[in-house]
Amino acid sequence: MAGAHTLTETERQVSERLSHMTLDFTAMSVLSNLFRAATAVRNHLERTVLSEHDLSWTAFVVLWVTWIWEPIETRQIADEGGFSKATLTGVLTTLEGRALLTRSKSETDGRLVLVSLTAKGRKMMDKLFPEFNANEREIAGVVTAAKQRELADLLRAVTVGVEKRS
Amino acid sequence: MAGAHTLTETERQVSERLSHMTLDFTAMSVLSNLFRAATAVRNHLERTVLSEHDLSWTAFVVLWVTWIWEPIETRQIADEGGFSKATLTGVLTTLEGRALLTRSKSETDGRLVLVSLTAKGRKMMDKLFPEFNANEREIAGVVTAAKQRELADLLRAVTVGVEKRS
DNA sequence: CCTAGATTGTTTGGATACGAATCATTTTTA
DNA sequence: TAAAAATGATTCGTATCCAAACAATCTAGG
Repeated sequence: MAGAHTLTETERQVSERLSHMTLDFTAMSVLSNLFRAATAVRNHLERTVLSEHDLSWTAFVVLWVTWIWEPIETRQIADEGGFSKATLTGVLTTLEGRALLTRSKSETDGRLVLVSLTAKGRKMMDKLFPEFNANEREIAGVVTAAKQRELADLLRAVTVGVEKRS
Repeated sequence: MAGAHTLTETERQVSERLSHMTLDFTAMSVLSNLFRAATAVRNHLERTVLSEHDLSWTAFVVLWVTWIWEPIETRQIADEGGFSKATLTGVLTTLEGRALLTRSKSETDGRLVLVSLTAKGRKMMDKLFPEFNANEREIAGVVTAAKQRELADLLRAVTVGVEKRS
């Protein structure tokens, strides 16, 4: 959500329409801003760094996770990336078609598929990721380093709490 | 990203693979945790509150924005929701087919389409949103109210910074 | 052994998502 | 005032995305 109305305006309008309900506006503000920030940052990175390399967000995440952990099992990629196995299958096929990574069967367990980058894929990430991280630095740089650490800690606490609940 | 590896493990692995690069790990940690949190929270809410009402995340956002601001112009819904007008057209058609909202032409400007909830849609939101907010309260409740306000403020700062850059 | 259950990746079907092109309407311009 | 520019929603083509069903493989209990 990245609308024209400020959060204050929205809260006033919400409380006006919902004066008879008991709501936690602070919690609402946390989640609302969480999604706004994630959407805005993702859109920005897709339009700038990633589009130069013809990569969707999901494709980039797949390449990144594979780059760090290769050879890696597909279930782990899906888990790390936060999307379904079905989604991953399609993305892997696309990226394999572009010769950025390869699939191979595990020798110890015939059900597993292992993913590795090709030389071309590794070369792309060697160039892409420093650019990506430079953007991350600019985006996070609107707050001090100390605040950045605190922000990361708070977000991690939220994530841990939610995943415990699932 | 909501993987099995802790952030520390990932950072160690990344720095091992990228020891020759100069990277901002703090900024990386901020964005990584931002997406992990947003994905985890969204998936959780989709699987619990929203699935009971057969609503996708986007469909819920459309209904929520309409609920608060109706009658509302479609371009404003797309803007508040953070998705494209093309996406919105499809979702509106789906929701109109389920008789949860209606489209009507503006009388003052024939190009505009105004969206309002039906009685059925309003009834659904009257029941759904308190449930949704109760979940928001539980999710954000892992940190103190003061920390929640700080978290919201930091996220808003990031959003403002990114949108200024676009 | 061997068979029922669990696990894993893929396929399928339907909804979502976006950029580009298009159509209708309004506003601006000369 | 009529042509041109601008605005807004939709359509089109293509790529994602997910839940559920499926096939292949592994594991555990008899």
